[in-house]
Amino acid sequence: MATDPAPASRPHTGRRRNPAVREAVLRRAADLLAGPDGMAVTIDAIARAAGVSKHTIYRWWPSKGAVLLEAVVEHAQQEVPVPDTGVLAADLSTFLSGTFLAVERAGDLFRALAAEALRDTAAAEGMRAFIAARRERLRALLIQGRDRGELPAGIDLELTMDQIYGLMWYRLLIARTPLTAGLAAQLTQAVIGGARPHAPGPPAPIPATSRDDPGDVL
Amino acid sequence: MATDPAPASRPHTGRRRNPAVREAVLRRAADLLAGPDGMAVTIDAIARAAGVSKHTIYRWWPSKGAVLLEAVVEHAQQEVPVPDTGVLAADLSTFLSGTFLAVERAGDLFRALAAEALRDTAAAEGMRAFIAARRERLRALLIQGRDRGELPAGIDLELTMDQIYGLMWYRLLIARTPLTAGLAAQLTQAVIGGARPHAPGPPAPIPATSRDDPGDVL
Amino acid sequence: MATDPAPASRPHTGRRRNPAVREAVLRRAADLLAGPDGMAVTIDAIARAAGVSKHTIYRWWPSKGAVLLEAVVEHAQQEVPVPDTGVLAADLSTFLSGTFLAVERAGDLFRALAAEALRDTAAAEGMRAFIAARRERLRALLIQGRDRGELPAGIDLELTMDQIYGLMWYRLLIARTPLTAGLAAQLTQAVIGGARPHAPGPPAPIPATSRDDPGDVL
Amino acid sequence: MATDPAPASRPHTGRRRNPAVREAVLRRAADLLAGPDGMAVTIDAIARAAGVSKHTIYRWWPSKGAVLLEAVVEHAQQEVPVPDTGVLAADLSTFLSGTFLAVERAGDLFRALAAEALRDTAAAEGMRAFIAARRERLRALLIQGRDRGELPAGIDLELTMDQIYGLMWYRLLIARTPLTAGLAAQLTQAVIGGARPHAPGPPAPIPATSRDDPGDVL
DNA sequence: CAATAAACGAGACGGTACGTCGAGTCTTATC
DNA sequence: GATAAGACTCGACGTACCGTCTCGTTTATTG
Repeated sequence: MATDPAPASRPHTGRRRNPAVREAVLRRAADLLAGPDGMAVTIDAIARAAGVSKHTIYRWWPSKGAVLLEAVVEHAQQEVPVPDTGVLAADLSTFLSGTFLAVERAGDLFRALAAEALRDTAAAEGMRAFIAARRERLRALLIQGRDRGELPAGIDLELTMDQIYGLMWYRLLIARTPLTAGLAAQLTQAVIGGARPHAPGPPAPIPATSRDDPGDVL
Repeated sequence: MATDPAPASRPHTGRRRNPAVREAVLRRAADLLAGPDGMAVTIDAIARAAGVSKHTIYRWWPSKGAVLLEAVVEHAQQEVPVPDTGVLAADLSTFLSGTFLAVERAGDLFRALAAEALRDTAAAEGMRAFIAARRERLRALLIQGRDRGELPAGIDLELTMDQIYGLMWYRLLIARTPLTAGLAAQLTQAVIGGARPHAPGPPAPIPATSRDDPGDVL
Repeated sequence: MATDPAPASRPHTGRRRNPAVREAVLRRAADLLAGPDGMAVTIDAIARAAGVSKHTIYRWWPSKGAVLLEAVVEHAQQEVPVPDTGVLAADLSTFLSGTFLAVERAGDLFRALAAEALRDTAAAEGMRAFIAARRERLRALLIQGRDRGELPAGIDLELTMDQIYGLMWYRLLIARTPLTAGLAAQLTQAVIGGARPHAPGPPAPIPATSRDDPGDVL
Repeated sequence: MATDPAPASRPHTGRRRNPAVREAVLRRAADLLAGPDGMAVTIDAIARAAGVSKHTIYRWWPSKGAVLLEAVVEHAQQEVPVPDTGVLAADLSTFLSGTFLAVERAGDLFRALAAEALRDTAAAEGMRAFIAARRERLRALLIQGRDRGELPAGIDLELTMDQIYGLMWYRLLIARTPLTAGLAAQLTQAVIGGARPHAPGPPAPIPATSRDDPGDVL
C-alpha cells in the first residue's frame, strides 16, 4: 500500500512521487470496476485509463489486490460517518445505513477486492486490517451503549459484530441482495431489542467472552 | 453440471460415459484444493492428477467453476445430516454444527468456489441454486419450530437465515476464523432465545416477510 | 530449433504439430526483418503477422534467436548451389557468388541473427553449427582443388576460409559494403593465384596446420 | 560522444563538467563488460558502479552505444602502437599483433559495441568512423611499403585490408577463436609474400582500385 | 461381424493477463 | 550549471491459465 521507502535517516533526494499518479490509478480502478465487465479489470486497463505506465503501478503497489485495497480504503474514509448522539439505537442505525450505502455504491469494488483476497494472501491480510479498523469503530459504539445500559450486559459483542458484518458481506458477495437503510434499521432493532432477552426465564448461559477464538478480525 | 447430451429420441449409440472419470475429477479437484497452494488449482492440474484429458473435463463441465460447484455439492450431500427430533433447539444445533463441520473441512474448496463465482456469472448462478437448496432445509426446520411455538411468532425467518449463513460465509471467506460446534450452539441460543423478545411492550412491527427483496437465495 | 519431443518409444499421440505454423512464423520473421525497422523485430510482431499465438512460438523455439536461426537455415538450404565442375576456379567462384548473393538478399536476417547471437549464448551456438556446415562444403571444394594441384600444397586451408568468410561477415555486419559477384571472382583469384607464390624465392615457411587453434568453425 | 554544450559566445557559467565522471563511466563500463554476464550490461549498472547518476550519463552521451564506443576508442588509443621501422614486414606484424592483443583483451567490450551498432544506426556510424581511422593507419603503412617495393604493385589495398580486418572481426564476433601474435605473423606473411604472384604470366588484370564500392570503411 | 457413433487421452493452439526488465526522459534538491 | 537520486513512460519479454481444437484409440450399439 504505497510503502514509504525513506528510512528517515536520509532526508530525501531525487524526484518526488507524483501524487496525481496515485489518485489517477485509484480513481480509474474504481471507475473501471463500476463499469461493464467490472470484475475483469486488468492492470493494463487501469494503467491505460489512468495514463500511467504499468511499471509505475508495480513500483507503488505489489499487486492488483493492493491497488483495489487502497481504493477501498480511500473510498471508505471519505464516505462513512461515525455518529455520536449518545443514543445507541440512533447511532447504530446511522452507522450501519451509512456503511451499507457506501458499500452498496462501490459494490463491484468490494467484490473485486474480496475476489483478489481469496487468491492473494497479502491482499487478504490488508483487507483484514482494513476490516479490523472498521470493526473497532463499531465495537466502540456498542461498548458505549452497553455501558449506558442500552444493551444486555451478557451480550457477546464479537458474535454480534460477526453477525452484522456477516450479513453485509453475505448479501454483497453471495446473495447479491441489496443493503438498504431499512435493513440497517431492522438489524439495529434485532441487536438492541432482541440480541438477548431481558425477560425472565432461563438466564443467558453464555459468558461474556464466549467466542471460540479470540480473533479481532471483522 | 454434467449435462446429458442425449436428445432422447435416439436411444443411445457408442461408448458410454465412464463414471470413474467424474469421480476422479471431483475427488482430485477437492484433494488439490486441500493441498498447499490450494487456491491456485488449475484445470490442467486437475486433469493431470485425475489421469484425465482436459478435453474430457470440458465435455462434461462447461467451466472450471462448474467443476468446483459439483465438487462442493458432492461434498455437502454426503456430509450434512438433516435431523428431526421434534425439538428445534436440538435439531438446529445439530444441523448447524454439521454444516459448519463439513464446510470447515473443505474450506479451500468452498473458498475457491466463491472466488470463481465472483468472476463467473454462471458459477455464481449455480452456487446460488445450491445455497437455496440448503436454505430450504433450514427454513423447513425453522417453520416447524415456529409452528410448535418454539420461536416467536413475529420472527423474520429470512433475516434470521441471512444472519446465520452470513456468519458462516463471513468467517469462511473474510475473517478466516473457525466454525466450531460451540459457535453452532451459541447461534442456536441466539435464534431461539433471543431472536425476538417475548416481553410485553410494542408488538413486533415487522411483518412476516419484511425483507427488502423477495429473493430466496442463501 | 523445433526439437521433436517424441522419445521414439511411444509412437505419438495427441494432435500433431501444424506445419503451417512453422512456415508462417519463419516466413513472416524473414519478411518483417526485410521491412523498415527490420532490426527491431519482436516476437509479438512475428506472432501477430503470422496469425499465431506467442505461446505457440515459445512452444517450438526457445528464443527469438532460435527463430531467426531456423529462418536463416531454411533460407540457405534452398538458395545456395554447391557446384562441381572439376575446375576449382569455376567451382569456387560459383560457390562464393551464390553464397554472397543469398546472404546479401537476406542481409537483415543475417544481421539480426548475428545481433541475437552476440547476446544469447544458445543462439550463438546454433549459429556456429550452421556456419560449420557451410564451411564444411567450402573445405571439401578446396581440398579437391588442392588434390588436383590447383592450389599450392602448403596452403593453410583454415586460414584461407577464415579470410573468405571473414570478408563476407565483415562487409555484412560492419562495413555494410556490398557482396557482389565481382568480389567473389576477385577473391577466387586471390586464393588460387596468389594465396601462395609458386615462384622461386623464400620457400613458404608455414607448415600445413599452422593455425593457432584447431577450431572448425566458420 | 560527449558533446560540448557551451555555445562559445558566453564564456561559461555555473559548475564545470567533472572530468572524473567521464573517466569513471568509461572505466566502469569496460570493467562490467569484462565481468561475468558482460554482454548484459545496463546503463543503470554502469551508473551505479561509477557512482554517477543516469541523467549525467545521458547528458554527455546520447545513448548506450555512444558510451561503449567511447570506451572502445579510449581503450584503443592507449593500447595500440603504430610502429615505423622502415621495414614493412616488421611494422605490419607489430601493428597487427598489437591490434589483436588489444582487441582480444577487451573482447566483450568490442562485441557489445558491435551488438549495439547492429541495432542503433548512430552507434554504427560512430563505430565506422573509429574503424576508418584505424584503417587509415594501416593504409599508410601499406602504401609506404608498396612505395618501397615491399608489396606487389598491382595489389588491391582495400581488398587486402578487408581481408585483414574481416578475419579479425570474424574471429571476434562469430567464431570466437583467439587472435594471437602467431596469427598476426601468418597474416603478414600472406600479405607480403603472396598477396599477388610476382611470377610471369598474364599480368594481374585487376586495376589499382578494383573494389566494387568506393567505401573507405574498415 | 462389420459399420457407426461416441468417449477418451494426449497435446497443439489462440487469446489474454501477468509481473519484470531495460532504455531514455524528467524532476527535485544539493553542491 | 553540474550532479545524485530516483520517479516516470514506453515497449518488449517470457510465463501461465483458460477454453477450443485435432488426432488416433477404445468401447459400445446397431444393422
